[in-house]
Amino acid sequence: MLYNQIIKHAALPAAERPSPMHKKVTIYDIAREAGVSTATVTRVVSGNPSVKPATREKVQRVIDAYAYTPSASAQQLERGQSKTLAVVMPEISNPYFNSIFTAAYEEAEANGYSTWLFQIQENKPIPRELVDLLIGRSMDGVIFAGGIWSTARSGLSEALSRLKHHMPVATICPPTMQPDCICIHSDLVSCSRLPVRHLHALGHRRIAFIGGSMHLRDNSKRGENFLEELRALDLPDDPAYHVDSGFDAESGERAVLRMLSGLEKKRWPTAIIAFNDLMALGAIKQLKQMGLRLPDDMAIIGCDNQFFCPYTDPPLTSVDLHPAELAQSAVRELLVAREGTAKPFTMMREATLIVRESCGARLGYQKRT
Amino acid sequence: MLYNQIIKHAALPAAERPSPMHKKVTIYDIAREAGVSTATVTRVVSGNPSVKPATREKVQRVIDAYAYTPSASAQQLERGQSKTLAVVMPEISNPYFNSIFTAAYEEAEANGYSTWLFQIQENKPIPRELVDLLIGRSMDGVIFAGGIWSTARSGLSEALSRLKHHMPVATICPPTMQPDCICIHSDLVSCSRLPVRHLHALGHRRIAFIGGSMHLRDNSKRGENFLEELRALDLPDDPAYHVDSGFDAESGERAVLRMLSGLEKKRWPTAIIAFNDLMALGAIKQLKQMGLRLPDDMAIIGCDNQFFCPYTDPPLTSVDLHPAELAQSAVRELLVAREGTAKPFTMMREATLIVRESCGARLGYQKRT
DNA sequence: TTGTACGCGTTATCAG
DNA sequence: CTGATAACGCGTACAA
Repeated sequence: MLYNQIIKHAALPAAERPSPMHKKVTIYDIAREAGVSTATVTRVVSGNPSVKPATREKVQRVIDAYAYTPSASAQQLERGQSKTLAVVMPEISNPYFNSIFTAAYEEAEANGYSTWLFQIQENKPIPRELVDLLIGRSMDGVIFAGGIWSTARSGLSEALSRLKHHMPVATICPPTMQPDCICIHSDLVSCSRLPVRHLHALGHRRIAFIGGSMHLRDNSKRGENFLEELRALDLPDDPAYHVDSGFDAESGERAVLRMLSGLEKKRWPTAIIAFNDLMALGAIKQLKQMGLRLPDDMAIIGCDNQFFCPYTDPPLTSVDLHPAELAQSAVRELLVAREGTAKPFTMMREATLIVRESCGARLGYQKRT
Repeated sequence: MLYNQIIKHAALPAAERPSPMHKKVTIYDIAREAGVSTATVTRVVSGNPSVKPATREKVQRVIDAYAYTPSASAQQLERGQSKTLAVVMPEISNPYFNSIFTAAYEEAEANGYSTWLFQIQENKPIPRELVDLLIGRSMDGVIFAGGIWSTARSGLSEALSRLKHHMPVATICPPTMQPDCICIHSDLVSCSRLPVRHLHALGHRRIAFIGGSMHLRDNSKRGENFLEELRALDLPDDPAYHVDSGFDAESGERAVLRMLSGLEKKRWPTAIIAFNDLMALGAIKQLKQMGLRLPDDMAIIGCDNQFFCPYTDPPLTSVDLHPAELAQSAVRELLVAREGTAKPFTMMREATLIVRESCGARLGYQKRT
């Protein structure tokens, strides 16, 4: 167990034990101590100009002396808003979602709002307790990111509509139905088209796609778009070139192994598009292990343009979905929606292909057809 | 600009515009509608057994019909606690801090607490507004992670002591002074010792250290420990083998370039210890670019045991600081401290070396001395 | 320029 | 078993 390996010991002599939790100092304490009314204290705190300078100074002195901080709970109760935005998403440890959160946090902060993160499980219904929490803590807006529109999320529209009675809602995820909330997402068509066209232009004809999971709607959508793109270019859409699996590096390894070991060598694809960079990472490892040279024997493209892409060997070409921009827009729209009628709308951002060496493009490489 | 590349359009006909924000439904509404007192509603909500089943059911029906959710602000005001823990750290995008946060989040959730993340700048004073926020929102405890004890953090003890009047405080960071709060950290000695001894055992004699920054105290501490370890082993502690720099992959590239280009080839180290895995990532790239073979011409060890370590080429040996365990302990101790006198103490966790191929150990490689 | 008094939504105490 | 009612800490009319 953990504690076996930990050295733990008291750090202070008993005499220096920390002070007991103070009773909270309230606006009444300040008022009494400064010999004014609570209203005046409020005026001083909020910078109301109609306070005699002498009084102001006197009160301020007491405030400082007592290190008085107004209770946010009481303020919220009074004002009915919390100056806080909620961000709901799976796994903050996933770099894609991390970018979204970080950007939302920064944009909110720049506007004087706090951001509160709630993590939920992908592909499960929105927990009722979460909705209660968001409403109960009077969030001023909420952003859902990730597979929010997944068919597996039963009771989704109930949850959303309940939420919408209390705060503006934004989703960062391609909507399945006509959404009646702010709805921001990247263009999944360009996300598939870009890498396929790039590979095609480089001379590749047998292109495979690994990753994602049919259970999550916008993931399978990615797969569909990929197939459509192949057909549009008259390329073979062999089902053997489309391997479903998870989202992490290990899934990438397994997917490659499964796909290639099931195919005679002459039918092997010459290029692989991975659902995300993590999978590409695993794929690269597996491919090398199988003795393939990259990009000569196999080209590979990832997705998310993560920080490690320039550091794989070879550096990984990747699709950038611009998660930070999506999040920034979401926060802005939420803030606008707060004042005035919320107008539901959809916003779509094109993807961008970041070309590095994993397809040989930089090397002037051209696959012979 | 962003909006140029975005397609934005209204999604719904005017008639289906979302319902206006409802006036909040309160406990009074429920009481009135159910023909009982607010006290009874509270009893039903909190599951108080002393309610006649018939009454309970009647009230519950109204609650469901109105989708009533108690206001957390009001509850907090009444109870004086928020069932929320704050986590204060730099950059959630840094995987090390990410692990800490994620583990804290999970442990808190398992105990019925919410977790609220606040990001602050490394090496800057704790903002007064942050302290106000934590106190104002009546957090039930706070965890500081990262270079919290850095000398550059002016006003630190004032901030901490003010905080300690209101809630238990835990830090995940080696303390510089006698701390009077819960204080949990990894053992920076083992963190330096492990990789140095490992390399020494493999026959390496010229070992270099890259990364960190003298401005951040526990970073420079890492450097010092490294030097001490070298001396203990009678290895050369050439200052040229100790390059200060940043924390990211690019810094790793630069550090390697700077160090090696300043040294005649025969004085080159045979192994490099990087401040963290990110730097190791950059170092690997730079080393390869300079034509070195890894691990034959240069061994390398990182720190943090990040997810990508198994996927570098060669797989990266790394020191695991067990951030998740630290965070878990911090949350537990905080929760204990809440009920009863907070007893300040220090807890230290040994580091662990995760051996992969980047030093050749797995290959039975032994450097000739 | 300042003070009084009420409401915000809950819970808890105390009677009944 | 149930109902008044008093806090909780603050902001804000309304008065003075």
